[in-house]
Amino acid sequence: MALQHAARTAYGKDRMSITIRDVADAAGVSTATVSRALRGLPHVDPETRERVRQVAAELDYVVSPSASRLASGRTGTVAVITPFIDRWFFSSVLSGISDVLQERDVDLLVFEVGDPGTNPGLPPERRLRGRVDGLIVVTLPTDAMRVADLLALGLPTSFIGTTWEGSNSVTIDDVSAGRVATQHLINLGHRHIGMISGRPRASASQAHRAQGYREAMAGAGLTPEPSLEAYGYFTVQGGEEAMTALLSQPNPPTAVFAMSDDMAFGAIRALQRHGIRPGSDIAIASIDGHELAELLDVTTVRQPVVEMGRTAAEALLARMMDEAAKPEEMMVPTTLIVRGSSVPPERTSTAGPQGRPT
Amino acid sequence: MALQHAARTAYGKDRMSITIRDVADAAGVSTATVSRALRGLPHVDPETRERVRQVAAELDYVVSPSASRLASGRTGTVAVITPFIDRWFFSSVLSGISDVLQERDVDLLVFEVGDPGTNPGLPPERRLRGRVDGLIVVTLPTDAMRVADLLALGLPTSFIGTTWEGSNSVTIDDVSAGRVATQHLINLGHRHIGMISGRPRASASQAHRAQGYREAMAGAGLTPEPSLEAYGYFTVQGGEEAMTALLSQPNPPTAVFAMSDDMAFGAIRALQRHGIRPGSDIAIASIDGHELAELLDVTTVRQPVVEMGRTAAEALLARMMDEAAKPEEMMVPTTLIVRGSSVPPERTSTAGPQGRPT
DNA sequence: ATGAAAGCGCTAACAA
DNA sequence: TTGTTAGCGCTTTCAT
Repeated sequence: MALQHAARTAYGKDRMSITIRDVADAAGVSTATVSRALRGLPHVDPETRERVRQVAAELDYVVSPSASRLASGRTGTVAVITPFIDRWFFSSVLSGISDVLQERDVDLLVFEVGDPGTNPGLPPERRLRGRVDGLIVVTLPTDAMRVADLLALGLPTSFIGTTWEGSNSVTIDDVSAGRVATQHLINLGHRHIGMISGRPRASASQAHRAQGYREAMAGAGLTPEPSLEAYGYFTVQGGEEAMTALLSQPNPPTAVFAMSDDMAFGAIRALQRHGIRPGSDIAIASIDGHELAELLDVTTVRQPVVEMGRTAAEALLARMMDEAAKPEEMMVPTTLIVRGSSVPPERTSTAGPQGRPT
Repeated sequence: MALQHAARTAYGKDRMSITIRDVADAAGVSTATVSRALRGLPHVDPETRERVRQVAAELDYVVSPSASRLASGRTGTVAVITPFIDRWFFSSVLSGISDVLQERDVDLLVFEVGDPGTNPGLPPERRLRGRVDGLIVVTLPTDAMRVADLLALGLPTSFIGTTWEGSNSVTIDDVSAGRVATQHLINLGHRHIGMISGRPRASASQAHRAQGYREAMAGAGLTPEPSLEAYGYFTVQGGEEAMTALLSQPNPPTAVFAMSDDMAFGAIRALQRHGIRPGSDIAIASIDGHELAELLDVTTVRQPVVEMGRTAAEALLARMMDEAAKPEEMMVPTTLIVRGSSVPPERTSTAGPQGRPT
């Protein structure tokens, strides 16, 4: 029954594929009608539409994306700009995004741009022109210039982890997250509380978490000591080094707030290496909700990461469909999850066991 | 100096962008010459080429991908088909792939297809036609049918984690990995060794790891006991449940080979919950080289995952450039990394401490 | 070495 | 409701 018009050889670029012409001919209509019918546009006789669909299915026709894109000016694809793809936070966000994009049949293009410091191949901005209809930017720390370039593309954009005036964004309340984690340590009875933060020139999100820490401290009448703050660069190793530094202080903290789970993991390793028991000797609380935080028994303020990806993607699609849609700044809730890494102080407060290796 | 031909308004689809025509006019040549010059094709006067380049740069011209694709039939993009994005192995592989693709200015399209069991939206095969010039398939466990569909697209393809006759592939020697991990436990003096494998209907890779386990056992004159094998589904939780099951055996193992680090992590948690010390009470060795394996002190056979992604991408690109390039089956080396989770048996062998919670 | 011209396969007015 | 007709912006013979 199927009248195969074009030959389909197995390999090579010269494989002739079925075009809208073939479908039009086989269905006895014009290509315009096929186009309308298949895309579900109005003003098509239901019968005609059905017939076209049948024929298209029989011929196993698939629209040529390049042709469709060229003619329509739409690409049906969204780019995600992310510093990393192989770290928990980012891969989780990506997964959430991928989820909703795939549901809606939108292509997902990934651009991994590395740490804000690093300079990757081309600035993505030139690589994006004409390729995508929308952008999702994942926590590009205060690299304002580059962000401005991206926005100059004039595409609908969603931010994750940062807010941006006039664009969609999905964030957690970082101030609150920092405050909650710190307050939890305070409530446990700790008064000598250190902090492992990210990097010197911080992102807004990092600054907010620090602010939350200070607010909680101030609220308890405590003064954060600069000597009890260290940078962990959001990595396990960085966290370990930061904790090691804190332990070498004359008067080490009895508790530490780490801005990310990875850094908390590193901190815990440092403790173990010093023969200090996490929790009972020195308490740790962090932010993230990393899958392995449960395993490592780390108290953390969980952020719904996959969900954040989903939400950002949905908001973006809404904006892409309807240019008039107002950009939203969405703040999603976090949850404190208390585990074994945070318990009341045991020792005679301040001076924990020091340098007792293994 | 720059003679801006087309207006560039900030937003909207009606933004007129600079086309090859503009560049041609400004440079006083034909569009064909511009095309050749910019793409580095031969038969262009060096002077002309330089002038065209200048003009293009001044005008900030960027080729329209859709137009170029339609005219040339090439898309300059590669799709990665992966069951997951947000798990260590997969996100690491993706990162490696992204790396080399970005270097070569090739777009990366990601398709997350979920567990082999699950059925995602559209079969990717129809969604891929005309969109990409090459495919990277990441460990799609024996879902042979679907793979056949993909290959029917007639595109150069690289496999990661699986071999496929006639295609590029990057794998580790799974038999060897399983054997090495098991042999290590044997060398430690263990004789009662269990195994946590993936799932019932296994992938080739899983089968090979199991084979390695059996080979090592046989080589030591040991008989693998079916009651000491459990499925962990490659997840932390699955690993925990599997270990729990093993512990409830009348005669639990003194050592366990887990096919993935995640499952080993779960197994360790199970041990902890039972008040059993990993390493000294029951030894664990696994395969992967997960970043956190160091933290958790897990002995593992490391596979160079990011590198595997890079290699697969490079092989694919080579094949895309030169159709004649022979498909290669690349096997990359693994490394046993011994850590605290595997030490010689302590107790009077077989019966470890049981059910002593916390 | 360069240019002219014919598409690539589709979409989007505009007619009918 | 459907068809006709221009393109979309490039690449690629084929001439020159």
